[in-house]
Amino acid sequence: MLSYKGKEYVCHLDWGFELIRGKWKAVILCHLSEGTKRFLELQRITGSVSQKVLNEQLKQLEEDGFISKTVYPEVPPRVEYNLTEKGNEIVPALKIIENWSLKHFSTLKKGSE
Amino acid sequence: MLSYKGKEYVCHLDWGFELIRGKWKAVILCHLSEGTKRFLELQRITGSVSQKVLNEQLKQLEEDGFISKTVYPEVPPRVEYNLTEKGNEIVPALKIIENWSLKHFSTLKKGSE
DNA sequence: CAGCATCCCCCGGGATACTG
DNA sequence: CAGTATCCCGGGGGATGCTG
Repeated sequence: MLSYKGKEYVCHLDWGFELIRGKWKAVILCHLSEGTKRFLELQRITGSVSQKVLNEQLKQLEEDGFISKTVYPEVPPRVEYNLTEKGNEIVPALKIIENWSLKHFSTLKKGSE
Repeated sequence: MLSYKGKEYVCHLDWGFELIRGKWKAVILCHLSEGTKRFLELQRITGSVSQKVLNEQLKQLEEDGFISKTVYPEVPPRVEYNLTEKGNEIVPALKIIENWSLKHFSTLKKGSE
């Protein structure tokens, strides 16, 4: 049994998975693995999620050490997001899921109609 | 843009990740990768989740082709769950996350206190 | 032992509007 | 352009009790 930020987890997988379970986190991480992205770019990628939601997801990813944030003191403001080393280490898992999806989407889609 | 079961997804990863985003799905899949498990065993593993919740997760995993269910017409009843081939293909991703967690838990835990 | 049926609560996620 | 502050809703997730 593990505890983290006041919550309990039955095993390490339970805990680690929780960190990236947010609706947009996997997608964000995956796209950041291709390089730096600005806030607005991420918003486009996620299909126009509201700023509030996107910021929540980004803040949590930052807190949990997956990404880093750079603020440039310019006008208009510019903010860039990058994967950290820790964040980068989890990308392979997402790539596997992505490939799995590419492979099985059409089959599952048909079966569900 | 993909659609599945009446919902929209921005990319394949978004869709595939959604299938395993349930609170207990990753843990279930991971443990099934070690072999057949009965309902009660899974319940123990997940730290006594209610039957309702566990059943929901299992039913969804079954619908989405990750696991198969075998009911033995005995008394008392016996039900066994197994990974399917599709399910097995996604396990490596979970193992990566698990290893990531093992590696980084203590560090992150400290940073959060 | 497995799995329904109920009832319920919380909060993740979303929509909108306002600032620097 | 990025990031607050509100308000709000749905449903995922949980607790409990009854059956074959």
